[in-house]
Amino acid sequence: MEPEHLARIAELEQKCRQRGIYLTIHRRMLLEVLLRRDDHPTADQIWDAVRQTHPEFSRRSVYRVLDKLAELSLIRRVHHPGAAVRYDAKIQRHHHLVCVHCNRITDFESARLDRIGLPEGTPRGYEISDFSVQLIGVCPACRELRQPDTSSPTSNSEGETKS
Amino acid sequence: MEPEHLARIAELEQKCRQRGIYLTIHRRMLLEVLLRRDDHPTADQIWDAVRQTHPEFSRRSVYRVLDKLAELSLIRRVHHPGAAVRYDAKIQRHHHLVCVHCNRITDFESARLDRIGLPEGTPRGYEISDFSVQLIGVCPACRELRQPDTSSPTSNSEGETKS
DNA sequence: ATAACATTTGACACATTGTGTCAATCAGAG
DNA sequence: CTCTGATTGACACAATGTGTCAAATGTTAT
Repeated sequence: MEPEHLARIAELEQKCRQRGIYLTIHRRMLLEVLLRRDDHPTADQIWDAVRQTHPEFSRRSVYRVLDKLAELSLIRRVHHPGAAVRYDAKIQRHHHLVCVHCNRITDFESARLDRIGLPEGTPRGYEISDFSVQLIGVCPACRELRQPDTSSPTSNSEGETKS
Repeated sequence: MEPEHLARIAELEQKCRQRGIYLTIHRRMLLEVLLRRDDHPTADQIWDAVRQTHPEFSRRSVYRVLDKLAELSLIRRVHHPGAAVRYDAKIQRHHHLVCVHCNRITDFESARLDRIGLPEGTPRGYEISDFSVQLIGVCPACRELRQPDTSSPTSNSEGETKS
C-alpha cells in the first residue's frame, strides 16, 4: 500500500483511540477501498464493490461506516445533485463545476481559488476546517445540445463525476 | 405580486419562448410558490403545499417542473446532505456552512466571498454563471457534544484557518 | 376560432436511496 | 479469558426519484 494511504489508515487508528470508538475491520476496509478509488462512488456502489470479496458486509453497515468516516473527516461527503450522496477520500482542497442542465459535477483545481482564504465574519462558534467552491453553469456538452432547436433535457440522475 | 416576482415570471416567459418550450400553468405556478417561500423546500414539501389548493397537481409533475426550472436557472438546486434535493428561488449569491458532524447546512452571507471572482483558467467550454462557497467544519452544537480534549486539527492537509 | 401537432401532464408502478430497531457479534480493557 | 458496551446484520420500512404511455394542454398555422 502506498505510504500516503498508510498514513491515512494511521490517522484513522489515532482518531478512533482519541475518541474512544472502536477501530473495526469495516472502518479500516472501507477507508482503504475509498483511498484506492479516484471517483466519487455512492454508498451502494461501494457496497457492490466490497461485497465481491466480502459477502458478509451488510448494506446497512456501509451506510453507517461511511457516515462515521465522514464525521471523522477522513473522507468527505459530496452532495451531488442526484439523489445519492457520494463519498470521496480526496481530502485535498478542490472545487466543483456543477452543470445546471445535466447535473454532472466535475472536479476543478485552481490554485487561486485555494487561496481565497476564509471570510472575515466567520460565524459564531463554527470551527471551519476547509472550504470548497462550486462553480455553477453549463457544461460544454449541454451547451452544444442547447441549440435553438428543441433539445431534450437529459436530466442525468446518474451524474457520474470525473476527477 | 411584488414587482421582483413579476420580473422573474417575465423571465420565465421569455426563456420559454426563447427555447421553444411550453409555458404551462404548472411552471408558472411552481415558480410563484417558490418565490414566495424563503426556506429551501424539498420537492415533496412543495407538492404538499401546492396540493392544498390544486389537488390535481401530480407529484410526478412537481419533480419534472422543478427540474426544468432549475435547468432554466430560474431556481437553484441546493444539495443538502440529507437525501432530498432542495430548491431555492433565491438566486442571489450566497454560501453555505456544512457541518461534517450533523450534516446541517446553514446559509452564510459574506460580501468578501461574493467578490472572489471566477478563476483564471475557467475550464474549456464551461459557461460559468455563478459560484457558491461551501465552508466545511463543525457547527457550535456539535463542538459542544465532542470531547473537549480532541483539540487536534482534523485535516492532515496544509494548515487550515480556524475561526 | 379551429385544427393540427408536439410538448407536457397524471397515473401507476417501480427503482433507488436512506433509516429505525434489536438481537448477535465484535473490539478493547482488565 | 472474561466482561462490557459499541458495532454490525437482518429485516422492514420510509423517503426520494424515475420510466412509461395515454390523455390533456400550449402553441402555431389555417
